[in-house]
Amino acid sequence: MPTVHFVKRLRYTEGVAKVDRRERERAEFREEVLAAARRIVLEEGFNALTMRKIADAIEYAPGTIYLYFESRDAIAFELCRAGFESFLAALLPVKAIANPVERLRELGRRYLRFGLENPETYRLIFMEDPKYASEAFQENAEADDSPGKQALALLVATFAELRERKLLDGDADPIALAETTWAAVHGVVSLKITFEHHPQTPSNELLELMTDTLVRGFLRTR
Amino acid sequence: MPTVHFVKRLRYTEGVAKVDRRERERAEFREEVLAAARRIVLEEGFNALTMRKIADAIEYAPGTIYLYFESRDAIAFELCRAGFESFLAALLPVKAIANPVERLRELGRRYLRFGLENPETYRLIFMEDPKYASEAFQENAEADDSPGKQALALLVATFAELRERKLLDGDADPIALAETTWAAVHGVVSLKITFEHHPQTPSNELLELMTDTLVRGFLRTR
DNA sequence: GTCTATAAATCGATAGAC
DNA sequence: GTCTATCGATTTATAGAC
Repeated sequence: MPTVHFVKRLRYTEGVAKVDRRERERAEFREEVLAAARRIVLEEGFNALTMRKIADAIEYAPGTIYLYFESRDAIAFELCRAGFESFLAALLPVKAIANPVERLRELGRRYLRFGLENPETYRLIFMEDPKYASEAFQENAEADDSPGKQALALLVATFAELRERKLLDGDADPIALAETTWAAVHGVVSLKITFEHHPQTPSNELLELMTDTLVRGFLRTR
Repeated sequence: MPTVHFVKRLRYTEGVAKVDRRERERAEFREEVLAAARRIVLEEGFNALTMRKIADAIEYAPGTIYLYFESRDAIAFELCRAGFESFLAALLPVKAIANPVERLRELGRRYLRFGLENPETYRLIFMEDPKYASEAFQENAEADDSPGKQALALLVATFAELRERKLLDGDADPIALAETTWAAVHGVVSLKITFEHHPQTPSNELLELMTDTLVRGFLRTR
């Protein structure tokens, strides 16, 4: 009886290990596909993302990808989902900054840096047809813990803190102020991603000028 | 001799009239194509713009369109060219406003209105792959009288005027200030076009808050 | 698990009948 | 000037051999 029990446990453990290895290899293949997909979107745009190009890039047959992803749409969705996650990860460190004004400035800088370093991801989640992005953003769900919503909440919380400390001029809604700031920084990033020669002002200079101007406009004291 | 001369003139006049009518009908057909193309871009996005869909919409055979447009690219380019023209036309009336600050505010309002009323055109010229747009914008040419460049010049001139009147705080470049403003308003418009539920603040409120904040930040006096 | 082969659809653009 | 018919290429996705 104890022996049988032992054998059973051993087999069970082996089974788990085997499943683990398979899932790991499966995850590795999926990551290879996604990495290739990101390169293609970066170099040729989203509508050039085809199963065949991915297959060529990872040196597999087109059909093989369908064993790991249900469809092209599923790959696009996963790019968005992972995109929002790394976007949030790029912004989160600002939580360590105590001064809300300085936190605001650093949020802008990190936002810009993420957009310029990951233009393909940025375009996918913030500029393209929101068919895939809005689902990954959980735009329609009431849950507010999606990475996208957490990133926005970071900005709203900073303005709420500014208001609590009576630093804001006027009585504007923190959400409206956060969305204004978001739109302003998004404008800088998205123009740079779309156009090669405009704006001609370097992005970081443009962002600093934007942030300085907004902060001067928002705050009670100059 | 005079008769011959008369006949010649008559024939010549007839010929011109006939050519005129043909060119008019040709222009009408082209406009029908472009109108259908705009509807398709609006409803299904730019990469859903196909010759077959246009042909279905105007109830002609696909091949017929090739008698009026060289290719699909030629249609896309013409959409951009006409887009920049109507964009400039939407902004030009602000020249009548003497007060540069008020002109700035009205520029923002007209920019926003154009974007929301012509989202397909706005997306095409300012958000999509600039393959067609940059040519229509004459981004690379030194000529500065393209509609797109004229629109940008309108904004730069306003900031130059503000600087001349010593109304600006600091010594920022009019071009940098203009590009900052452009980016800010573009952020409001493009976010609204891309997302359905974000920003949740109504566009016109968001724009007024943005403009108020920027103006407060730009100007020497509160 | 990966391959080859292919179905089924859709695309841009052209040829030729009328 | 418009049509039908079609070429040739490309796509997603699947079926079946190995």
